Amino acid sequence: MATVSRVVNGNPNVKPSTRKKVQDAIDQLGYRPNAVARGLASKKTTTVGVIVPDISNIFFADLARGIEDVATMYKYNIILCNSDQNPEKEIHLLNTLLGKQVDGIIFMGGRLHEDLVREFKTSPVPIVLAATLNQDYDLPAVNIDYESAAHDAVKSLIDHGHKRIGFITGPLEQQINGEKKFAGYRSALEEANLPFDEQNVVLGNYTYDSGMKAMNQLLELGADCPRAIFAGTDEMALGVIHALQDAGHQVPQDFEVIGHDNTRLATMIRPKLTTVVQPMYDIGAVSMRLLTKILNKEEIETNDVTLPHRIEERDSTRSS
Amino acid sequence: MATVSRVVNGNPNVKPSTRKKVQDAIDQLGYRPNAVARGLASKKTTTVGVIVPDISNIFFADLARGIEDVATMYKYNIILCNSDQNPEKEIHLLNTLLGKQVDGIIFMGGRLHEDLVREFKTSPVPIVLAATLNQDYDLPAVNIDYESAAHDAVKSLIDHGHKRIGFITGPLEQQINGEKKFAGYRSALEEANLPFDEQNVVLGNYTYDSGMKAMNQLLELGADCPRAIFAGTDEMALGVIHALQDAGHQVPQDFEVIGHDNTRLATMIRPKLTTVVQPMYDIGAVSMRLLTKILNKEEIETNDVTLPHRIEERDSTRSS
DNA sequence: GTGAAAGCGCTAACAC
DNA sequence: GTGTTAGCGCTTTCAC
Repeated sequence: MATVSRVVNGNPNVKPSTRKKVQDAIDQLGYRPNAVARGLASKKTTTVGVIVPDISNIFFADLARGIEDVATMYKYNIILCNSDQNPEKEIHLLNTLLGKQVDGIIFMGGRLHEDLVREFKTSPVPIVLAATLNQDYDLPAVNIDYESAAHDAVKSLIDHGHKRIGFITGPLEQQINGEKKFAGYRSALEEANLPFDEQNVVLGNYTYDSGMKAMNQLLELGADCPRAIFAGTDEMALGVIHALQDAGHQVPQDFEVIGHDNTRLATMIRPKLTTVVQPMYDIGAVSMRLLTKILNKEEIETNDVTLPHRIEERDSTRSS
Repeated sequence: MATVSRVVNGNPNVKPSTRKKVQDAIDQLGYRPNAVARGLASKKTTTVGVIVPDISNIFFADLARGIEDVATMYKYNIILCNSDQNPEKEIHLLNTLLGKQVDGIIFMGGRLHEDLVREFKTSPVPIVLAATLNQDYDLPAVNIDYESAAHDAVKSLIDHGHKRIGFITGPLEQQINGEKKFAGYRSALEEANLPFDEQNVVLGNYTYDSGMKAMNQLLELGADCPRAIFAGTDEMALGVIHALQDAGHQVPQDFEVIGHDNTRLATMIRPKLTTVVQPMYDIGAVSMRLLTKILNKEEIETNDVTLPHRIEERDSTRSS
């Protein structure tokens, strides 16, 4: 019994000859270790929970792939849950994952409700946030610098001579929009001594349709309509471009637009979309790697890692 | 001990007053049942495995969402694995899932290698195939009728007066392309007494770029180039349309194109894409529902369900 | 209606 | 190097 356990687990304290005998028996009988029993005895399940708003969203799907790839690399499996950003569901999922004795959790979400943070703090297993802001709480997390990314995007538009910059963003309650990206937008304007005008910022909900709608709203400003648009996601940026084209405008000649995320969509439109690249796959991969480090009690430089971003210039902006 | 188990599991054989006492204690202590121990004792984990080629592919992400939603409905969790269609990896994943004592498995893949089928046949838990062809093996599966879908698409093009129809497809080794869609393509031609011409079918690999490339190859046929294209996936269809537009052609005036799947991409292009709708989300949902039926030993009409398809007419084809 | 006890298939001391 | 043993935290008979 114990010896079998040893060979199954690669414990070196087994004589090669017995190891071989055991291995042969295993092969012959088609024996397959029961991971549940193993989990009960060892208190490790080699399974981690992943909570994601919506896996059918291309953005999170990419992230999930990054997570899964490094999970596989470290012999973990993933229990994948969709939260739809619903706070109760988030808490419920967290609890069922903990009940299933996952070794750790990776969480993605728009807004960290404080009840959730409380649960996170008392979790018996480590939790890392992926592409999810952390604010004052000191939870492990991996992100890019959204404020600086937005700043860069807006600045590049300003550098092209624009005085009015449209900003089409997701819900402002989400810190990433309401604080980070918005702050980057404003600071770029300030830096260039440009006035902030509320009518230039329009809310969307991340979707293509909301991007179109937002652009059409901007278009109603007539002569005051900004001729340069920063959209909070690529998908909204596509909507913006099509709204513009449908109205008979040329991109980038009449209007410039810049997106955010660099999803695969960015190259599937004409003109191809200039966009801020947020490395989703990498964020997922790094999050999972960070989690494995915590689980293995490896040395960790910092709990809060910031990945680099950059702007990928394509054809929806005029070349600098 | 046993009584606690009874109240946790909602067993009716408990006096209401004791039930309440137990419940109070549970709440007070923050007791959370250990699903691993429960799984070991009951031989049920309320977890199902999902093997998917690549979750970052919009197509599978949608399917996965359908699966997860009905899984949640029936109180199951999902262990999600990416196979990259690699036969060894598929077998390996199957085995680790079985080791983790999942209650069932949902499998998606392009080609069912016979080693895999053998493993499926001897699996201790039920396996259902989602959007994955079954051929002679009699495994539970849910699909649409790909042959008839392709037939309908090509026929609609023929009805618009085209004599030469381009077919841009994924790898022919995959039964869905090489047998089903291809057969539909040919039968539609035959039905209209149109000759089959090998040069009109071009292979892609499902991606946007491969769609562009395939269309450019077709364009080299010059006067012989088909003016109506059926693309095996929406993403390739987008590539086709852009290749056409880049070459100065008008869609649908000069060329008509029709896609397959009706992913969200279809409405994110100008002209909007006419496409065969394959209800990915539904296929996922129905697969999972089928699995729950098997697990609950419910009455099942048929193991091999075929969901309906239809053509969504948009602007990349001329209106009939 | 409730408790006692066996046992699910492993791991982890601990002896030898 | 290998075997023995005691759990891991539950469910499930089986008595009472």
